[in-house]
Amino acid sequence: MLLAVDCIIFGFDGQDLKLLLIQRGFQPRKGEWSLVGGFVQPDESADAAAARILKKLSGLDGIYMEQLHTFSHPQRDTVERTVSVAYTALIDLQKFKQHLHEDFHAVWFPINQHPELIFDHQLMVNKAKEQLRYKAALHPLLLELMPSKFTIPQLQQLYESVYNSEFDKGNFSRKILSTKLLVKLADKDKLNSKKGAFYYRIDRKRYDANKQAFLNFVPDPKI
Amino acid sequence: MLLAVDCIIFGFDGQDLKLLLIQRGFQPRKGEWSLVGGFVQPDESADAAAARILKKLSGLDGIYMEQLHTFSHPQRDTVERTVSVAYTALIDLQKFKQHLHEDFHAVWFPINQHPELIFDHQLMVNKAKEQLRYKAALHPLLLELMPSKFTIPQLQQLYESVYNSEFDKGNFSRKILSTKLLVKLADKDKLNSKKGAFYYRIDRKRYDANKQAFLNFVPDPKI
DNA sequence: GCAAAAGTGTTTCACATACACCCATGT
DNA sequence: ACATGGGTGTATGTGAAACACTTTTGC
Repeated sequence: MLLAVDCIIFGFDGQDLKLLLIQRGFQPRKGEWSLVGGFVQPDESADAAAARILKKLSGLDGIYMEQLHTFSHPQRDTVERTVSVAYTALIDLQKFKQHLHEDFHAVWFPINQHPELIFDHQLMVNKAKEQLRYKAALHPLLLELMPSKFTIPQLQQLYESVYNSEFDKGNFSRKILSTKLLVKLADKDKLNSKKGAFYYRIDRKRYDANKQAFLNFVPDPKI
Repeated sequence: MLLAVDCIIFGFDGQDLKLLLIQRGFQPRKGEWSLVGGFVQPDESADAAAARILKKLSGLDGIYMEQLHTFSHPQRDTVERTVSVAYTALIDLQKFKQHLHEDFHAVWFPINQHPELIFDHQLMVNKAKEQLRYKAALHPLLLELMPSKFTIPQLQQLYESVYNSEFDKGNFSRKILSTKLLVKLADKDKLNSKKGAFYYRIDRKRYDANKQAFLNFVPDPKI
């Protein structure tokens, strides 16, 4: 039996939530699209394999990554029985873009508009999206997707694209700021409005201390 | 490489939260304590293997079970490399007790007072407890542990033993009842008090429809 | 009658929502 | 000046928490 990892890698470019896919350069199913993945080596854990693969792809360390679920249907891989441990990764797309390892033929797709995937990878993506929505409603997780400097309206756009709905800007801003997880910077982003919106950065210390605390980020849908 | 499943089985006897462990009847480490587990067969998924093992042990179908996490450290099993997919199961201890399959040498231990476990099973238990606390704060999950007839104070005892703290009985009762997940029965339990507490049962229809809704079961600790 | 646990009532407070309004600035 | 998006102020309502109180029953 083979053990593999597959990574559902989410990125945000300031507009839309994206998903990183690779076009397989090898058989079987060469040319088709799949998640970034690879086999777990005899001397490493699945966690280590996922970290290794992400590092090779991006050149970056310290990317947010979390085990999602293990997929083990006996016929999930058509060639040989392979169990796959799926991981979700969240990364700031700007940083990533510059370093994408070319060997992978990796492409960012809008989250709701990507090619068909091989094996059970679509199941994995669905589960990852579901879990992202779940977690982001309770934890300040989506900050992991933001660049080092960002505005509150940009962050709101990310939330709105994750939840496919619109939030009140005033309430959103207050809620985010009430966590005290952000530090206001002196300068403004003037690209998206005339008035300009202040930049913020994550207060890493507070963020690391509070990220697993329950915080209510998403408004209740009034039915 | 071998693929195994291990089950963290929680039970509630009306007083304390318990954990089911087995004394190994085979080498290696015969006589030591471990979680209930087994190997995944070539023609089954990990989910199916966990369900099969639990069924064999208990004789029961339809027990609540959920994949917890996959443990894959290369040296986690001292004999041969074995990756284990861990599952959490919640079951009504009264039902279970009667049917425990004797081959397993299974014993219920109080959750905070059990023997040392082999391999990384203690890690699994810790993670399962953590996840149980997390989920039960948001979902009516702990109802899975209750017998077919139970009182609100009994349920409160379960919550209190999961969270190691005491809740206000009035607020607890209102909160649970506000979910509309319980149906009041005509008779009372008079063993635990003179006045007696009404029995309730789960409204299965509503429960199945609402179990993944966000509900706030656990009072915020005021620091 | 009294003790003990079940269950109800009530006050208080925090906070989410909705939405009106003001602010800063590029054109 | 005015349109545009950023940001603040504020009224309203809901619901959690705290805790006093009533109810029921066995002894």
